[in-house]
Amino acid sequence: MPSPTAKSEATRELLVSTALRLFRETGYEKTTMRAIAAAADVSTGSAYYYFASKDDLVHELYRSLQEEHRSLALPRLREGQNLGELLRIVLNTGIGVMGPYHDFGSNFISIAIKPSATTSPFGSESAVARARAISLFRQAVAMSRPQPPLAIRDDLPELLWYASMGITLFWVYDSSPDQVRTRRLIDQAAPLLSKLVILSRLPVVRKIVEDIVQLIRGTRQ
Amino acid sequence: MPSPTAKSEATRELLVSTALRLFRETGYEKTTMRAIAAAADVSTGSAYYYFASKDDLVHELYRSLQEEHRSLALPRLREGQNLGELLRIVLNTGIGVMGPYHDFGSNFISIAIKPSATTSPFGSESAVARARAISLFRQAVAMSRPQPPLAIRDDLPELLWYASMGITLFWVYDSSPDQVRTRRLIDQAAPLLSKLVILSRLPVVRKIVEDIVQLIRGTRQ
DNA sequence: ACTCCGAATTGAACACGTTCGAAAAGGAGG
DNA sequence: CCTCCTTTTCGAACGTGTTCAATTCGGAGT
Repeated sequence: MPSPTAKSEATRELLVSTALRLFRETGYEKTTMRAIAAAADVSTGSAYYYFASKDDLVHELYRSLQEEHRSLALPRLREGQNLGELLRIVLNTGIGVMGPYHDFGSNFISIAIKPSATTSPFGSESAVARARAISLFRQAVAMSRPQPPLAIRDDLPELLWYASMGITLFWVYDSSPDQVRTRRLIDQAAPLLSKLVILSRLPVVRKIVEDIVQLIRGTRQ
Repeated sequence: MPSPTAKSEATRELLVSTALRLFRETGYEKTTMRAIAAAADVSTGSAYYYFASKDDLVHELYRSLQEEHRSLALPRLREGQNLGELLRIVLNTGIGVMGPYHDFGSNFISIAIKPSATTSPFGSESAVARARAISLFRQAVAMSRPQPPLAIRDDLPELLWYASMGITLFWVYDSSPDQVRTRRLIDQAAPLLSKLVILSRLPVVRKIVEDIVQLIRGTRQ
């Protein structure tokens, strides 16, 4: 897309919406690039004019899910709730949004985790998207009463995001109906995480927590 | 492989060793099934007679690495060392073994994480391999002095394995020369984990740790 | 109206993973 | 040596993601 302007933007969006629909309806593997192009009434070559790869379209799904997660979760957060409750809401909303795509969650994760492309939530390329995801947790932390200890307040959102990645991984492997086991996990883990945060005030614990925070910061280069 | 016996076992092994060599030398994507078959002087069809898929050969690599890790790490463990030191050895040995394959670590992880096939370290299919990996940590825990608190001793190896998965993930994304940043991470994280274990003795902490252990046990169905 | 140039589109072609029907190899029993 | 069966091997063929040279489209400048 050399020029930023064009009404062929419509074609692009059509391709995205078509792809996401097919992903939802027929899964990842059955949704071939040819099928997407055909359903959008363009040639396969055209699809590749807008998207470098099939993974690129998955990346589009990733961003779309993230936006939906954000816009659904934010209004549900009430100022003054405790951190555990807020976490529960954020995490449950998250897996709710991903629900329709659970069938190919494996492929999703598998692609998302590749450090190669822009797709990876860890790679530097998608730092923006990641920061946006973390900011949702930052919002939850900011709203929570009582406030988490100052010592970790700044780093807590990122830590919580890591935790949410772990839960997402669990969700991917969760074959229970409607992923009910993941919901149970969230209901247990959310207050637990909250308790851990409170615990970090203890003098003995505090030192170690500071070490951990240092460690995490170190990993950011 | 309907019959367990045959000297065509040799063909199978030849294919494995050829595949691993090509993986090491030319990376994952450039190592095509045709190339493996050709290098082993068989047809592509024959390769598929022994291995259901290319991922299946990656699984073979996974098992091979695990065995090498085990046989290198075990002799390095000295009875009576503290847990932090033992962890450091196990983890560093692990990334040492994986080192030659770092270039396609991304593909490796990406494939390994798929819940579909036998490849996934989380899936039920590779429960055996996973148990074997965890047993290495169990060994380290058993050798460590002082002994970890009884309350968590049984679950600790699995927890440590999870931690090692996280470190492996970091390693995959580590583009520093010789993955030196991962080594630094391990040198810091190992004693930290050890301290966390000690901390779990504290009465206040203990309760939460028990909750966490319950949580983990719950995830095992 | 005409020219021109980049944006957009096309469908054929390529390499790859994988499948498959058929052929070869091997060996046990007569 | 022949027969019959299983194991093993083969290479052509299929469907897929992706690339590319060629073509069409659309609008800016004259």
